[in-house]
Amino acid sequence: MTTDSPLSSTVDRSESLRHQIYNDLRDKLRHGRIGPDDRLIDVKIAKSLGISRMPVREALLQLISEGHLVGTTRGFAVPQLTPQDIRDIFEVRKLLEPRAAASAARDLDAAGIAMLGQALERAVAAVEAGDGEELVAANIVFRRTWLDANRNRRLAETIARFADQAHIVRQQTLMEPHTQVIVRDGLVGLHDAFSRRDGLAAQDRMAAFIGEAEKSYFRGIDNAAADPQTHQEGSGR
Amino acid sequence: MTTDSPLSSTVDRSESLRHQIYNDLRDKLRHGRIGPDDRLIDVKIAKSLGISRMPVREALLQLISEGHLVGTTRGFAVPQLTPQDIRDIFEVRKLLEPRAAASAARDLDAAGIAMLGQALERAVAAVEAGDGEELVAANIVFRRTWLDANRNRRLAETIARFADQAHIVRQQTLMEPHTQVIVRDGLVGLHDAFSRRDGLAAQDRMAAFIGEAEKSYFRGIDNAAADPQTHQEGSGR
DNA sequence: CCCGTCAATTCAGTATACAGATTTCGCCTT
DNA sequence: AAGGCGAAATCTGTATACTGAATTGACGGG
Repeated sequence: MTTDSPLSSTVDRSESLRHQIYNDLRDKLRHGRIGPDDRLIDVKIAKSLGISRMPVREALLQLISEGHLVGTTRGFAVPQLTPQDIRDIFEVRKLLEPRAAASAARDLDAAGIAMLGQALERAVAAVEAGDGEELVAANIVFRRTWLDANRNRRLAETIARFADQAHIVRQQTLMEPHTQVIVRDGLVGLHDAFSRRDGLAAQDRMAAFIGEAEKSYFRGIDNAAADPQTHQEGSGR
Repeated sequence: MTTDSPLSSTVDRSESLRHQIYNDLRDKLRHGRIGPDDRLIDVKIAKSLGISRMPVREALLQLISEGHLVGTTRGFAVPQLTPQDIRDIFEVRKLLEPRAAASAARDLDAAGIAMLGQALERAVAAVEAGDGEELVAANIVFRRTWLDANRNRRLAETIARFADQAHIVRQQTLMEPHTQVIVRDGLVGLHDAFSRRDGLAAQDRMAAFIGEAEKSYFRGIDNAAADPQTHQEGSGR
């Protein structure tokens, strides 16, 4: 109120402050604009928005309870996931997403399929241009679209939660051309299955897609371990 | 501090107040000691514990974000789940729990299996006595035990979340002798699979168990609809 | 130059206070 | 007595203040 917020473009659409801040932070996390080295301090965020600590604190606590942040004695931060954490997350995703994809294939309407097509085009162009950030953005739109087609909101939200967590650590790998091609091909296959309303194909391809994502992540890890100096690349905002 | 808490036996084990209250409420919800007609008012709970609103409020907000409560304009309450909600919850459970059961069968240690045996005995005795509350309690211990054997904490916690939500609405059905027998037989089968460390059997039986639970719930619903006067039975404390 | 100690700082957790919205309940009208 | 109007009560959301614990950094001894 006193200053225009540096945290977001415009935070002001008649919802509780807590929700606005939650959504804002959630979005920043999704797009990798907050890295593991950043420290989120409720007082600072509040001051930068010209509001009090409490709504910010409550939003941060919710993000913690959802696994998107961890609370330290010195500020809130993005968790440093271990390889085991990643494996655990992928295990859950492998159980949920194929099924949800099959549901989506059945329930997607024309508008949804059109949006999938647009997201796919963006992704293809991004890979062409080697633009990792754009690929991430297109990926997010694509996923959100087929998830939104699911009538089972609990299932969709649970998937979104875990997918976002995995996504954060994959940002790095999505910069590599090899991985980008794999992602593109996966999206092409999924889009094909969705647009044909082929639930079985969607299920199988989603399972394969997730498997590939996991594999490419751990390949990236190994490379980084064998070749440590390539492992820099800003984690911060 | 000023008064001994009516909320719990002893809330005082060197953790943040927010966690203590969260755990306390979570437990009450699990055991059905808070029904859909109760209104949870942060100010009142805080006063009864001799503390301030904020820790209580934060615990309630977390329970909302996990789906265990809903916020109204007049206090927090247990959600009234529709049949579709229940189907959605069971859909997720059917995807996750068989796999987790297989993991547990592999990883359970002797102590865990012993605890499963005890819980099973309690359940059998409860069914014998027609003691619904005791069956609920034994059920909770049984589930918690095999879930705790899972190394994938995210998977275990997600399951616990959904299972608890389903459990709340099933409290009613667990009073019926017919359902009690089904539950008992299911637990016997699961215990057998776990104690033999037979992952495949655990997986299959868990799938069957959940299917039975869903079926018996909807059978109960139909009966209640056809026969409304039997549908009373305290929901609140 | 390194290590330990102690003070200043920083931040989460908790407490208390205030504001706005909604509901409840009593009173008045008809 | 039924219905509507309005004041009081109630409860969430937000703001501000306080406290204690943990970290940082400076100072002094080895």
